[in-house]
Amino acid sequence: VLRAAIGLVDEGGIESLSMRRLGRALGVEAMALYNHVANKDEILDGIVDLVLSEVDLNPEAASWDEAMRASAISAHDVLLRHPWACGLILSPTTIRVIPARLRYMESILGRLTEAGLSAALTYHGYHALDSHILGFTLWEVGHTIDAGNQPDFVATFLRDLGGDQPYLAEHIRQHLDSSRRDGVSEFEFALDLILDGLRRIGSESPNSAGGPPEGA
Amino acid sequence: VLRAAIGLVDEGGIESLSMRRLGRALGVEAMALYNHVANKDEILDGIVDLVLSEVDLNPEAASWDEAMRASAISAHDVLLRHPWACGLILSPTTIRVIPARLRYMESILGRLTEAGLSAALTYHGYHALDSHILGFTLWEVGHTIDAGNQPDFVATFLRDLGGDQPYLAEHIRQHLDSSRRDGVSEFEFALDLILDGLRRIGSESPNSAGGPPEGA
DNA sequence: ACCTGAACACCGTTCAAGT
DNA sequence: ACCTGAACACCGTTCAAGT
Repeated sequence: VLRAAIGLVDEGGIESLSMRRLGRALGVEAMALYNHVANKDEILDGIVDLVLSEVDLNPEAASWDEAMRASAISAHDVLLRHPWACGLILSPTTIRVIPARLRYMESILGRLTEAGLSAALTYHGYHALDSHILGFTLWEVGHTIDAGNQPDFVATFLRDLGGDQPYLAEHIRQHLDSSRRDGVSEFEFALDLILDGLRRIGSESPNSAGGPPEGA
Repeated sequence: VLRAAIGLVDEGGIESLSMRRLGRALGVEAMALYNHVANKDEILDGIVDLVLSEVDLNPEAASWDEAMRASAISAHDVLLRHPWACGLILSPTTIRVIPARLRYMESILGRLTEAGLSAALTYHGYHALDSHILGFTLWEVGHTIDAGNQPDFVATFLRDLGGDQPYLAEHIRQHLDSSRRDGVSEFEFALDLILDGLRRIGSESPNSAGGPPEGA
């Protein structure tokens, strides 16, 4: 049922998902879908739920931060495999209550708390981690141009920049020269910045992250 | 011309911007807009450009990281004032070339480079900062419910969580108890994590951030 | 129980026709 | 130079009607 929708969206992008088109892909007359599903939003919720279920929430790891790192990378991988998912999760039009998303939030919060971080540090750490996983990945998806696919676009873009944005032009050239990468992806760099910071604050002064209520 | 569009979107959300409605708001018959603008995408680009122009790119500050912090907070403020803007910037459907966005990217890159950070650290630091500013803010916009406006939604949601997600329920309660905040916003917490990390790596080993090509 | 056709209220966009 | 009406190819959704 929903698998067809995922297939359609995976190859055509999110804007190619319409009830009529989905119906055609299933060999059925489009309005027949309303017998199996309440409305289009329910389909969107469903495919996001399915995708998020692919994330490995309980990787084997020696410490809480290594486990956090592994599950964050797993989530990042999954979201890159379905580039439309981030946008759907973060799209501010509706608040979606998606089971797999709740399990995922709970997993992060639980790991931070059980690691012995203070309530304040858990509170802020959760925001930093979750927003990085979803936000960075969406950023990445939006800024990644298949350079091999349209090299002239990049070339003319670089020329248009002219001398006005020399630093930006240089940055783009660094992206193009991706042969010399050493495996530390952009995603993991900022992730480690966050994890390092949490570890440091947590060990230095376990109850002074500043900010939110102490909670329970 | 575009100001009308911003006004419309600011109060009705992005989905209330249609050529027909925008025409009506201007007392004109909708297709007349095509005399002043190529298509709807040009309108979207235009309003994003106008909004991003409000960001203060050159705040007075004693050091590069304080300047970075100030302009990031300025951007965050602007984006919260126009909650639809983040989604438009990060929406992966089209790559938008928006002058104010280019100036903004250039500003971050320039500041990092001129601070003496290595090419590698600038490269990664830029990704971390830009994705945090846009990604976190979009995350924030999507997850912020006007608790005062619909307290029952939160209440029933908390009940539905039941015992399955105790940590998540606790986290939401912390959000509701916002009276004891001390001014360190969620946005600034992760921002400082990133800036602290960049400062530390930059001073410890100025040329070993690991990763990207050394560039120029 | 499941599907279909016709219909409604919307979209973005084009284009010949008006002033 | 600017606007309009009619039209085209789409949307999501409803509902009476079919099997």
